[in-house]
Amino acid sequence: MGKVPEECRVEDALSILVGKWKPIILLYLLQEGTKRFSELKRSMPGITQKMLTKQLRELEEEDIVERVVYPQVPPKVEYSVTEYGRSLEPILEAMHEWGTNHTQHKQRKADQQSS
Amino acid sequence: MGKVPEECRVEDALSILVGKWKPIILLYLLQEGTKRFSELKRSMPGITQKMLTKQLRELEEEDIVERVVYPQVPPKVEYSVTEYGRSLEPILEAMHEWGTNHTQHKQRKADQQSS
DNA sequence: CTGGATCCTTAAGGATACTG
DNA sequence: CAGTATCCTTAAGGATCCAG
Repeated sequence: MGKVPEECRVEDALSILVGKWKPIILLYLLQEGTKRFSELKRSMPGITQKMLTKQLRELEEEDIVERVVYPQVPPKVEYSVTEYGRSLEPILEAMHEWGTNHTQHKQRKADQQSS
Repeated sequence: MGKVPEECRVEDALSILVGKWKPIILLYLLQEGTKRFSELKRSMPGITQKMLTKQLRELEEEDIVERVVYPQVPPKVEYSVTEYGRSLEPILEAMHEWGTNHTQHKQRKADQQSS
């Protein structure tokens, strides 16, 4: 009869992961460590500079990734996951695992339909 | 140097949780068990019938919630989390916990700025 | 090399009215 | 009671061009 829990903080975590490229960026940086902007871009076929910049800025805003600018010409900027940001890793892994299983689950379901 | 992992399934999990009301609906149903449409609606101030229907349909589509229609007048429809859907619970809880902590993290950060 | 500025398209979300 | 149908607004994402 009661209302939904007011203290639901799931969306706080969700909002940080949501963004077409954020999980990919995070997993990549977690795996590879520190990367330059151009390396990130090259590693993600399909992403535009604008989007990469935007997603990185948002992650930086939340203290998940760190941005280090080397004042030189041409510019050099490196990105890495912060110590704090690493606390997201278990969640990302859990979601990856769940997602993998879910793909199979849907496949099985689809197979049943056609039999 | 390599590309980003092609086998990233994080978004599969993400896409199921994304939706303004989905986490709330899921947590509520996980907590309360089976609920009628009207009970869900009443428990979520701010949601419209259209949105509630839509979010529930999408969750049903992914086999996360079950919809049972009682053929009577007036209509009665009950929703509950499927056995399979419960596999999302650990992830939701982890996100809730992380989100709670993140709120504090941001608060601390904001306090530092103003000092 | 990094990334800002502009313009455009699409999809999510919401307000409201209607129905078996 | 439990929806559908319609119309509208906004934000995310993307293409493209410019700049220190």
